[in-house]
Amino acid sequence: MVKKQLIMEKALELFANQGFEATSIQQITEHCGISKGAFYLSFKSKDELILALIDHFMMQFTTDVDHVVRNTSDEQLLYQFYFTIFHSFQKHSDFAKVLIKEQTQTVNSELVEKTHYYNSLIEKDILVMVERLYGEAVKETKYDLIYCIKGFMTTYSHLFLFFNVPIDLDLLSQSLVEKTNLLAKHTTIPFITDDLLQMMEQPIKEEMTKEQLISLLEQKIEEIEEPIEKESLTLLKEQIGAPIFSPAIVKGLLENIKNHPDCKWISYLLRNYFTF
Amino acid sequence: MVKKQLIMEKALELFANQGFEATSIQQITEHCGISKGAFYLSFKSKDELILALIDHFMMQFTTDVDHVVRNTSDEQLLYQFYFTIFHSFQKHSDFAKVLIKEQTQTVNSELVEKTHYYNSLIEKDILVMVERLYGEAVKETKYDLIYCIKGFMTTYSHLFLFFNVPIDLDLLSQSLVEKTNLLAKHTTIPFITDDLLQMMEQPIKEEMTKEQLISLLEQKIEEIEEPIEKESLTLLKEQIGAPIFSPAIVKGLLENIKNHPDCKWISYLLRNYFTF
DNA sequence: TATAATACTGACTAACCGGTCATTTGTCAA
DNA sequence: TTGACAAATGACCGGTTAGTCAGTATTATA
Repeated sequence: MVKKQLIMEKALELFANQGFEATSIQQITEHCGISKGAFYLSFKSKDELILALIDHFMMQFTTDVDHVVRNTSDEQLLYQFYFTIFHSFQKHSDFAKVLIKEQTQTVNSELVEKTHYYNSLIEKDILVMVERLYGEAVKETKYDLIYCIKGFMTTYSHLFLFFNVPIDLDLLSQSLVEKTNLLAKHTTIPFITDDLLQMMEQPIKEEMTKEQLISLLEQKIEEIEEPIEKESLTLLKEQIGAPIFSPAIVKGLLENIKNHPDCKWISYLLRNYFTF
Repeated sequence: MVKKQLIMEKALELFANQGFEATSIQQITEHCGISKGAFYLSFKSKDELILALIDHFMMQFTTDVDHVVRNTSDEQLLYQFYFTIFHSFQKHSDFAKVLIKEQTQTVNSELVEKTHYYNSLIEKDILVMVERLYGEAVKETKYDLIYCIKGFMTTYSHLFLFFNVPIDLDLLSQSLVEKTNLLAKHTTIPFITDDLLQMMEQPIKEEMTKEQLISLLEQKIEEIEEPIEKESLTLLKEQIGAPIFSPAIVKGLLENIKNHPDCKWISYLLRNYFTF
C-alpha cells in the first residue's frame, strides 16, 4: 500500500528530529497531508508504526551485514564490514538516529525485545568475523573485541548523524580497521568474560528456578577443586533446599566464592537469590 | 532547602527508570509524598528540575575529573582517570542513566547546551591528559584518541548501568588503560582532524560569558566568610573586569581558593578562564 | 494567646494525547 | 442516473499533561 509507505517515510523524519514519544499522530498526519483517521487505516496504533519501521530497516541492515561477513575475503572483511555499516547508517540516517535515540528508552517492551533481537543477530555476525580473522589469538579477549567494535560503530556514527559533517567513509573504515587490528593483536587483559556475558544476557529473560540453580551448583561443585570454595558451594546448595544458616553465615559463604574466577556467575545468581 | 533535595532525589529515581518525558510531575510529587503545588514552590517548571539535576551532578563530576587529571602522577593517571569516572558513574548510577538517556533528546535546547558545555569541559581535561602522557607521539592522532577514550567511557558504562551486573572496576580500568595505550602508541591513520573538530564544535553555543562568571563570583563573595578566600575572590572578580595583575598573582589567588570546599567549582571555572 | 508570615494543598484550567466512528466523499459498474 | 462499495474525514471521547491559585495548615514572633 502506498499510503503506508508515505506515513512511514514522513513519520521517520519527525521521529529522527523530535524523538518517538515527542511526536504526535496529529503531527505525522499533518506532515503527510492526510487526516487522523486515515492513519489508523494503515496502522493499528502508534506503536505498530515504530515496530514496522524497525522491522523494515533492521531486516535490510542485518541481511546486508550478514552478506558481507559471509561473502568477503579475509583481507577485505573488516574494512567491508565497517564500510557497509557506515554506508547504511548514512543512507538511512533518519532511521539510524531513531534507533540510537530509542534504544535506551524502556517504555515499550516489544520495542526493547525487537531491538535486542536484531542486535543479537549482528553480534553473532561480529563473533563469526572475529573468530575467522583472529582465531585462537583472541580466545580470551574476543568478547572485549566484539564490544569495542560495537563501541566504534555507535561512537563514530554519532559524528555524521548528529553533527552535520561531511565524512570520508573510506578513511573512517581504514582508521577503524587499524584500531580493531591493534586491539585484536595486542590486548592481553580481558574484561568481558563468558560469565559476564551470561550475566548480561540473563536479565532480559525470567529468573532462574530453584531447581535450575541447584543443578548449576552441583555442576560447579564437581568442577571446583579448591576445598574452601567446594565446601562453601555445597553448604549454599543445602541452604537453598532447607534454610538453616543465619544471613551472616550465608554472606560469609558467598564471600568465599566471590573471587574465584570460575564462580563469578554462580555467585552472582546466588547473591540475587539470597536477597529475596 | 530540604524539600528541593527530596524532589531532586526522588525525581532522579523515576527519570532513571522511565525517562524524563515519560515521568509526570504528578508521579514525582506522589513519590515524594507532597502535593503538586509544593513542587512548584521549589522549581519553576519540570525543565528547571532536570537542568538543576544536571548542574548538580555534572559540577561534581567535572570537578572530580579535573582534580584527578591535575593531581595524579603520569604512570597512574590513565588508570585513575578511568577508575574515577566509572566509580562516579556507579555511585550516581541513576543520574548516569538519565544523562545517557537524555543526551540524544533534542527537545529542550537549554538541556542540549548544558550537556554539551559540561561535555566540552571533560573533553578539555582528556586533551590535557593525552598531551601530557603521549606528547608529540600522538600529534596527528590525538583527537581520534580522545574520541576513543570517550567511546570507551560510554560504551563500557552501559555494562553496569543497564545490566544489573557486578563489575570489577579495577579490572575494567586496567583493561581500558591497556587498550588506550595500544591505540595511542600504534595508531597511524587519524580520522578526526583539527578541521573536522572545528566543524563539530561549530553549531553549539558559546561557553560561559564574562557577565555570568562575574555574577557567579559576586554570589560566592556574599556566601564565603573566610577573609583570605573572600578577598581573593574579590580581586579575581576585578581582574576579569580589568586585567591588572601578573599571571603569578592570579595563579596565587586561584591557589588561595582552590581548597575551600565551596569554591571548587568557581575555582575550576576561573582556572579555565585565565588560561585563555 | 493573638497575629503575621510562611509552607502547603488539591481542585481547577486549557491544551494536548492516542484512538474511535458516524458521516461524507470519491469511484466504480450497471 | 443510480446504487454499492471503499476511502477518507474530523468532531469527538476519555484520559493525561504542565502549570495555577484561592484557600488551609503550620510555624514563628510578639
